[in-house]
Amino acid sequence: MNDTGLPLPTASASTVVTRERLLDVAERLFVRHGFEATSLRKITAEAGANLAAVNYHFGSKESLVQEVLRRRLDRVNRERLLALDALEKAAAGKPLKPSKILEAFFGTLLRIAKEEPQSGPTFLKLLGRTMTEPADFIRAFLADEYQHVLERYKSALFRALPDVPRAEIIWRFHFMLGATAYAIAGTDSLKLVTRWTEPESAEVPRSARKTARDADQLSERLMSFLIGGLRAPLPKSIDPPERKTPCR
Amino acid sequence: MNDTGLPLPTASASTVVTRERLLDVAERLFVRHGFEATSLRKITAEAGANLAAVNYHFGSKESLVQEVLRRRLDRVNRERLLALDALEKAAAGKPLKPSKILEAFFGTLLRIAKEEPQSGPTFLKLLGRTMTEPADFIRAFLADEYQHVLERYKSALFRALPDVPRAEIIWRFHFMLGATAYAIAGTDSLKLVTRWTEPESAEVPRSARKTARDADQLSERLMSFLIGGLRAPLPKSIDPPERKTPCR
DNA sequence: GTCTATATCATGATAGAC
DNA sequence: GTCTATCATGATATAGAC
Repeated sequence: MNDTGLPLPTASASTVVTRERLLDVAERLFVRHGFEATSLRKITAEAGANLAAVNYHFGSKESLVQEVLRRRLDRVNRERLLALDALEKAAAGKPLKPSKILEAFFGTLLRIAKEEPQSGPTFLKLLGRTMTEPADFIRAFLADEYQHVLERYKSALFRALPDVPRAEIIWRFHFMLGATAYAIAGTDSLKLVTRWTEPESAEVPRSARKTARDADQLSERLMSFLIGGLRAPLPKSIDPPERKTPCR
Repeated sequence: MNDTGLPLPTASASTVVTRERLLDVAERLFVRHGFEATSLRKITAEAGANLAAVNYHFGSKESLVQEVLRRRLDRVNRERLLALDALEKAAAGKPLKPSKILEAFFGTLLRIAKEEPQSGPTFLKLLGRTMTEPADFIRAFLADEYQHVLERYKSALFRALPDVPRAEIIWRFHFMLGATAYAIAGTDSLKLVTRWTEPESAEVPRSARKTARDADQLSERLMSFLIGGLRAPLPKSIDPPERKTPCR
């Protein structure tokens, strides 16, 4: 209750709109051209805002980048933790199936991306781009904010695969992150893939709801690949004492 | 033989040295901070050369980037083609083993990187960084120069896995490229990995020859993972008519 | 809260002396 | 081939009007 009777909500609503528009535009440009190559001029121009708007709303370009990331990643990682909680509760102390763990980690991501056909693909590309970004402040941000999620999943995998050397699990988790990030990242990578595809396979450009199907297929394809990689026979020369060859 | 008796070789040798030094320094900085974030000023300063040197020797920053890439990638892709030639010649018309194809593609890369303990790791990181770089001129450069190598390997995989849908093979090749690029790219990613590793696993920083062992282990670990992923069971919903489940 | 105008600086590139 | 000096441009950030 304010004593002026002025429509405060209207003013702040307009503010929110501008702020959100900046985030949306910035995200899209970051995905397309990278963080470094995207200037505040391009962002504010395309958002129909003033050049000073970013600094007013976020304080700096770095803060804008972090906000763009946080807006997406907070939810994903929150749900990742919830999914793991649910798995462990259901297992009641018994070790989890590795495929369930991967599903909770990577499946959660892909499911969230699929929910919004608009921003989903953009978000996936943003994440892929971010994971391969060299800028120090981005790497530090990711480590500070989301390290603990990786730690919990790492521990879960250790318990799920007790006779696989821990170093091996860590490496394979790393490989899986890479396959996911890269598969997801590239605008042009996808062009590359479709260019490879023979006409017989008829991979014509995306229609409205074809996108959702694409996401489904990507998810299934990726999960199959990841599980295959995680459970592959260990290399011969590694850790001879105990070896687990779950497959073949 | 020149009629002045002046030491021509010395002058041109000095040129070569400067040129090469610029390439070396640029490569290192590109790996560390990315292409965009690395200015000509930093490069020339660190190389002990004049600011104008890059433009004199290469014409532009873009050309410098391309030269840095070409210097490394030409050899890798030449040897990749030779390795595939040798495989196909030895097979005499019969389809190749998928693992042999992966070995020729990814193994060649890792072997070359291992040969030079000095520049090898840098080169690997450069490649990983490059594959995830958004800049258009870099993507175009890679496509123009090395697309045909991917095409040949793609075809080889098609023949090696005749009852796996081609689209599936292409996706999995893509996943494999991603796992490799990412595994290889990160300075800080590696810091992440070692931070994860428990003290028991005793992954202390690199000594002189520990690097070579690390490269060996990375190679074996990566190849195991890739083969596991390539040969994983196909996702249920994909292409029901013919399915190949090489493993399990 | 938003915009105009501007400050301050770093970038890639070039011209011309040596 | 290398240097100095300089250019035009575009970057982030800020001060102050409205």
